[in-house]
Amino acid sequence: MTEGILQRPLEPPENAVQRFREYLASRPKPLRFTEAQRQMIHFIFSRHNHFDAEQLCSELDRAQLNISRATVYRTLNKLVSAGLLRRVQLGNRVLYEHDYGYPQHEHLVCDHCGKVIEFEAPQLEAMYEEVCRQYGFQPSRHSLVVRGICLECVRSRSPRRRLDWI
Amino acid sequence: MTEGILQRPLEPPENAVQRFREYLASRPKPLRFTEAQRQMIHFIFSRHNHFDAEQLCSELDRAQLNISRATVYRTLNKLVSAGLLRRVQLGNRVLYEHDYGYPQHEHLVCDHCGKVIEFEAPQLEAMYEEVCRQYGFQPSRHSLVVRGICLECVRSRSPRRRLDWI
DNA sequence: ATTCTTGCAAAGCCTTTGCAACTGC
DNA sequence: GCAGTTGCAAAGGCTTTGCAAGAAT
Repeated sequence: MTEGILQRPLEPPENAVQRFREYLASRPKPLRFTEAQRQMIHFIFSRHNHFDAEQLCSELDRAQLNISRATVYRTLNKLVSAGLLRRVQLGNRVLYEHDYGYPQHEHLVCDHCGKVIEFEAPQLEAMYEEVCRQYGFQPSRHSLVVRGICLECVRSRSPRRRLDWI
Repeated sequence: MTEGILQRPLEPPENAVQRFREYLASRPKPLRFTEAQRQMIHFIFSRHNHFDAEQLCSELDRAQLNISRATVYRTLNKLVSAGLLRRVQLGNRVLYEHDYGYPQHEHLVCDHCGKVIEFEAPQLEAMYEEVCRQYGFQPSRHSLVVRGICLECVRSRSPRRRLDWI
């Protein structure tokens, strides 16, 4: 459903764990590293895909990792703050993707099947830089989402497929 | 809070009404045009700004137009289907903006005050066209959102300002 | 020991929906 | 008069939160 990988070597989960511990320790009031967090990071960083919170909950369940919904949500927020995950809004869905060790990229999103394709667009920043200068606007990040129909969905011409993914 | 206008003449509300009636009539099962809908269209198309559903509800209240929340939501959906409004996701907020008679444009969004600045980027489509071809992806629309801090917020350096707009 | 984290259930927020009364065509 | 629209309140998703019990430092 949601995939699409820029061909980069995966950061090993241990590196992500390490970085997360540094983040926790560096806080004004240091936070604690727990077993649930370690399991979540290992689970998330041993694959590279887009996922939403509910998906993650059920996959963790299936993997016999008993982590409550509340903890999943709380940990996801911390992972975003730590810079390990990025929260991306693709269509109407909020998805998470790797941030740590992963380059800036944009998204093609299929309105039929929800598939996500990543691509890099290095010229993009230059394109809006001028406008920002003009307005005295200090850009910090951007997101380009292109919606449409992916090859497979065009081919299988399935007009009765669920369109409410996005 | 949310503004930013590409300098174009405003379509008069009557045109929007007209177009909406055509949309309603053109449906397989024709829909009805009601007083509540007329009031909403006049209200929305006599200004050009970004707004969310809740904002619109309270402004309609303030204008003494008694339209229920349910009707506001239902009518907004129809206006989007009719191509009069566009639903845009800016940061974490879902906003509506004029679509009918308004050119494609991108957004700068201030993370401090929520201000929205519109700009045109005609080169953008060419930029992702090549990637789409590569993947056999048929693009239908796109959205480029640049987040950062606007001039006024940089100047007033108000680090205690609410950051949870977006 | 202290203080953060967890799990649960409850509450929040935004949006949709079922139903009876109403209204456009 | 039929069929779509409205208002109300209730229900739906998804996410956050209060609290008591448990765990990390």
